[in-house]
Amino acid sequence: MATETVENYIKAIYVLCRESPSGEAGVVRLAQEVDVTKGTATSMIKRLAKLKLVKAPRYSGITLTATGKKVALDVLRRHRIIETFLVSTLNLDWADVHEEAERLEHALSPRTLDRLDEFLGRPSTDPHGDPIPSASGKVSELRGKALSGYIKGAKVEIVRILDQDRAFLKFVAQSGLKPGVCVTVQALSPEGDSITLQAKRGQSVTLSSSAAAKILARLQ
Amino acid sequence: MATETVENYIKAIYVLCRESPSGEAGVVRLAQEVDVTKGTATSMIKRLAKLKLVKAPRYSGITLTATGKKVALDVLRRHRIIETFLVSTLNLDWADVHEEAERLEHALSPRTLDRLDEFLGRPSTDPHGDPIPSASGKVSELRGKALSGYIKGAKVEIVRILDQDRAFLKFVAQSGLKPGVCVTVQALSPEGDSITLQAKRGQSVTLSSSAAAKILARLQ
DNA sequence: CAATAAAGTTTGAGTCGTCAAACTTTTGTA
DNA sequence: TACAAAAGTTTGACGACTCAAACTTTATTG
Repeated sequence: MATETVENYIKAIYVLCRESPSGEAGVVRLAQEVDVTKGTATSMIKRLAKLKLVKAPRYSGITLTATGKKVALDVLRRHRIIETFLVSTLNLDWADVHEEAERLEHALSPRTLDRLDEFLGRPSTDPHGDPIPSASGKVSELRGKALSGYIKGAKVEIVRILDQDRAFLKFVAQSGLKPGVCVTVQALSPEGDSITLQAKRGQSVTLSSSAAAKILARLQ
Repeated sequence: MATETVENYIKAIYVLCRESPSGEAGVVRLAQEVDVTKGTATSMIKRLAKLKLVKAPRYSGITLTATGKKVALDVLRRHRIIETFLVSTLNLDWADVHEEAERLEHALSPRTLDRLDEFLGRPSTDPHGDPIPSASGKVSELRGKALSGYIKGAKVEIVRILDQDRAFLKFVAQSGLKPGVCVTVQALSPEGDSITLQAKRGQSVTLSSSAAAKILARLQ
């Protein structure tokens, strides 16, 4: 069984691979993500390679093996189910639950996880719109494209926020852009590098396009 | 902040002190409880003493300091609230929740614990009848005396089971002797070293007196 | 009360996860 | 293309926690 630290590295590698165009993770970014020095990250990668969880040719990119991917999806499943519980049952703040789930995800037995999942009604996404992998290790990462990619006048539903940063999440919530909310693209300003949205209630919000790139939506 | 391992030692010392007549814990029993060798326990005790969590004169008994007691009650509070949640909300088996809570108790922030406590309706005891310390660190250990101490004909209510052993708990549950249940002492056999109880439903159960000593009850 | 069993301690070593700092390889660009 | 900056690796060391085995002190009891 993978230790807690190992699980954290694997999860971070999974996430980094997803967001990198090459599909590979780098040591420096990984070190940043798990909050250690790059030397530490390198030596851990060696251990992970020995455990057959990652492939990491010297001086080259890191990728997960099939086993590694399984571990990652398992951790992610636990993480997201816990986040859902914390928000929907215990009414904890949307923006605060990430760190909490980060600790709890390593302490839950498969049986308890399943009971929790059942209690929650087998949700398919967590409060941020991130899909919850199935117990057998499947995820549907699709659904939605970045808000910044829609044209003026488009009526869309927010489906996912691609960032766990507390400040960003607070801002998103404040602007009323949680998953499930419907908005209309009111204006696109390439010069201003921004996008303006109109919510049903009439109030409008302007986002930088880098922020809009982290919010996924789909046509209604 | 105390590490997970430290918390486990402190909790074990607290429990051992409670059940020992002298009010002190011994190294061998402690080692057994946290599942390490006695040498390891000794060196950990030294660390705990340096942290001012225990008093441990050489070749003598271990006791908790005021700070140590606070830590113990805090861990115990977390543990028992989690057990309550696992049983009453997730419907996990009474006998299985101890190990699970053992892991979860170290991963819960104060805020989340409080929300969980609120969600559960601020229970005063866990499913085994063990009292839940208050957030400020108070416990009422009293209520009830051992079943083996009652006389024939006494009508009593089971209030607490003093053992976390799975097999024993399974047996207790099977016999219908969970906290809250009312029974009548039907017979006491000093020769057979046993006690026979009659539940409301008419069925009767016979317990060894060592088993009966681990079940607390109070007069109705 | 002396012998021995039980309880407690010490020592030397190992694993896991970490750091700082020196070092090597790759990459981007002047 | 040469060379600095960035990315990656290695080294030596440390703290937390553990073990096995030798050792010392305390308790028991014939």
